[in-house]
Amino acid sequence: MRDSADLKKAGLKATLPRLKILTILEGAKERHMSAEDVYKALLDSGEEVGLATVYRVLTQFETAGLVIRHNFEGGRAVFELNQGHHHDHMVCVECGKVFEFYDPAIEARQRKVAETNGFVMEEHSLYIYGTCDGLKKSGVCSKKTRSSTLV
Amino acid sequence: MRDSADLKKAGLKATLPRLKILTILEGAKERHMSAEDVYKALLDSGEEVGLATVYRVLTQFETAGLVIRHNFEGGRAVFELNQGHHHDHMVCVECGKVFEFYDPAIEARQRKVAETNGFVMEEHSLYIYGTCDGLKKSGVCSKKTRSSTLV
DNA sequence: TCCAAAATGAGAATAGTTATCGTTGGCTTG
DNA sequence: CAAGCCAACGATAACTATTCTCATTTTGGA
Ligand SMILES: [Mn+2]
Ligand SMILES: [Mn+2]
Ligand SMILES: [Zn+2]
Ligand SMILES: [Zn+2]
Repeated sequence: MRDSADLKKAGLKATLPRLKILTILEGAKERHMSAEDVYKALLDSGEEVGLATVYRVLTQFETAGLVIRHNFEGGRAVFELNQGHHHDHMVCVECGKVFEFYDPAIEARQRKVAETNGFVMEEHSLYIYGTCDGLKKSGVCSKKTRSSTLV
Repeated sequence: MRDSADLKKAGLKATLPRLKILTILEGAKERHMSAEDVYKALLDSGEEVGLATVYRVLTQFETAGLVIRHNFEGGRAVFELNQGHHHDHMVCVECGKVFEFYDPAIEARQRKVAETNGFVMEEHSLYIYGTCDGLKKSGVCSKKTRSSTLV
């Protein structure tokens, strides 16, 4: 549970909008949310926060290491709370659900490839696009929200 | 060398703009070009092609499998001719140079991860961000254009 | 050569995001 | 706890990348 102490620690004033956005990110059913998603969730919960503030704060949170930004194909960024452990993503192009995974072998090979080429890796993004098991089983992806599965 | 025959094969009329864009992509020093890059290259070589046409044609080429589109971080798409063999990318965040690599072990593990989760993979994107050896050696990335190195 | 259909190019429109700037409010000081 | 400074906010303008619209031009085939 994040609170104003986490914001202070990150060098950010504990303002109402920031706390509200943090609360949304923590309580969301979908872990990976666009700025628009966060904004709508705020509206739905009766909070008054400007869209510009949502964008501004999400970027500040990213800089502070509180959230991670992803650029899945489609041209809109999504954000998720930094859970402290890196993971990669599979995105269903049919229903949009996002699955998480971590593969030590892939991580190791990436470091190897970078090293071999004299490249100093800072970060990486690995996105697998395809269709989830809901599609395979029943012909349509289930709407049931199983947004995150860390294997 | 691509020509009108390749366009016909792809179900596209061999129009002048399409041929010119193909020529630019083939002759470019940088293999990975944004739509704007292609547009400017056309202007530089004295060709009159509208920016809208560049975007339209690049998308058509992508659909036809003639080019591959990448979404590196930064919010602008880049394109490269489809060379027939898949590869992934390392992008230097300092000088912007793009390096290519292919790692069978990573490819295999990706398929494994997808399969294990009942996910039918259609495509994937793996981008490694960091600084290239030019920076490490001399303090600055060399401007020498070594845009592609398939390891 | 002639024509219908497809493609082009100029510019308007759109989506996502960032910048501007006057107002508000968190937080330290006295 | 009042005062005041400065960071943060919110409305909206601006921006960037990309797509759409539509009148005009080309292409490829008859
Ligand atoms: Mn995630
Ligand atoms: Mn490439
Ligand atoms: Zn699905
Ligand atoms: Zn570099």
